[in-house]
Amino acid sequence: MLQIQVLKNNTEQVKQLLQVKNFTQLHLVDEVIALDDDRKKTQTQLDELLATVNQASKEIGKLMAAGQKQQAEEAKTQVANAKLQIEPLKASLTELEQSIESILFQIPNTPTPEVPTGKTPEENVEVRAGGVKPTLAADAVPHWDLAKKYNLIDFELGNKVTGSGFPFYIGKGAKLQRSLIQYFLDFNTQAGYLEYLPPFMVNTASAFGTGQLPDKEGQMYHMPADDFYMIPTAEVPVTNVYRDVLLKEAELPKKMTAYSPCFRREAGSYGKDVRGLNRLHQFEKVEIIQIVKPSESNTVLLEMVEHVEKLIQSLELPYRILRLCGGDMGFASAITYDFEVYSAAQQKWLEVSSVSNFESYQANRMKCRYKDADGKNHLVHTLNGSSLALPRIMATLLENNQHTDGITLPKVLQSYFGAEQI
RNA sequence: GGUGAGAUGGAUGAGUGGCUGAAAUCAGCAGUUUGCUAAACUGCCGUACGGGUCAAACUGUACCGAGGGUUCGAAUCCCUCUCUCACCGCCA
Repeated sequence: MLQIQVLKNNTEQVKQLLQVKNFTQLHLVDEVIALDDDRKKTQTQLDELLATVNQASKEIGKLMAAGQKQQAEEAKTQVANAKLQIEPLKASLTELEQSIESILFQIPNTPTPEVPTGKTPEENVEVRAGGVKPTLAADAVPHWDLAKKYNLIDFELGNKVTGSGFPFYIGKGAKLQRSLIQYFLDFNTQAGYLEYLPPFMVNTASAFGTGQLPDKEGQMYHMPADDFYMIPTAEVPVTNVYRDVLLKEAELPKKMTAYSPCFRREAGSYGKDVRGLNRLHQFEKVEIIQIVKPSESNTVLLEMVEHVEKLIQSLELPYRILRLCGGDMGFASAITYDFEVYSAAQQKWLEVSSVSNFESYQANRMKCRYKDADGKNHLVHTLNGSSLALPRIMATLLENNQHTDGITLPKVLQSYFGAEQI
């Protein structure tokens, strides 16, 4: 969530920026500022009363010790009177704090100045593109047909055992998946990211920390017996490693990478976009995450974009990088770059990575701070990105590299896969 | 699943009703000493929200796993919950 101080000090600027994100409930900003002023007044009053009670309690102790029982009793009635005022003040303070928090939860992160205005994905801005779109033979087929032809993935079997969107990868399909994970993790750790293999379920505190709750509750699988959520991305467990942590400046930046399956209910999405590997309820992904000083997050974002770009280039896939417009960005993000690869048989761009700077929005929720050289505490900035999401990479690799007699793998994968082609 | 023990500041760990926001030790920071390093010595060293200030100093309140309760007063007593550890059972 945004810091109330920022809302207060830059009210008009914040409102303007929020409009870039198509956030229209600007009255919430004024409301929360007014509530916070109330909160301060209430707290000052309450603190003063509590101070008199504390003072009186000490007096009573002394009076009792001195044997002056009657005066002690008088002081006690004074305390009792003060307490009558304290109770309602406490109640309204709690109420104010809750209202403030619930409003702050409803206000999305402000976009950075580079973020283009716009409402739909069509208004995203292409930053650059690379690679060459292959020319396929006339009989080229989409990946779901290739998956069947070479016995790589069985969608129907997944339907039977679990439900749609939970495919089985089999034989060379499973091995290719495993090779990709291994390659991605190696690529990331070589760039200085520390590998984590996180829990695949998280508790509610963690889901709040990274912002999945309360706004995206319906997107996650929930295990009511234990009140756990299946993770929709490794970002959730890995970023929460530093929830409620006060770091030393010298410890930053923290660079982490993690493989995990991702579980998404994808409620309300049907139709043509969900065919094959394009949209699944369970898929695999390797994520990169950084926790950095605020002054460095802009540079680090670009560094992460370049990192992902190199990874895609090494797979020899045609790609483009988009800077998302305000309307297409996530709630907690300040700026997001999407990576898409061109799936030649489907003749479609497929999103395979999304790299975002959350600035202090997640950090404020998670209370992740660092102590600077002067001993002052500041919120960190958090960033994350996919490096990479597996299914659409696999779909594109299969489609773009198909020949009549097989599917050639890019060089970097051959040693991992143990063969040059499928 | 059963039984028992526990949860205190960055860490270890004292503290059973007022003198405790919290001993001591370690770690950390600053300085003195020192040919360098090490050692020794001195000082500082929790967080949040307020007041105050240009900024400090200073100052109020809250916080000893979480939430309630008893009391003039709670880290300390009572209740509930969560988590951790140990042993047993089960098990990849």
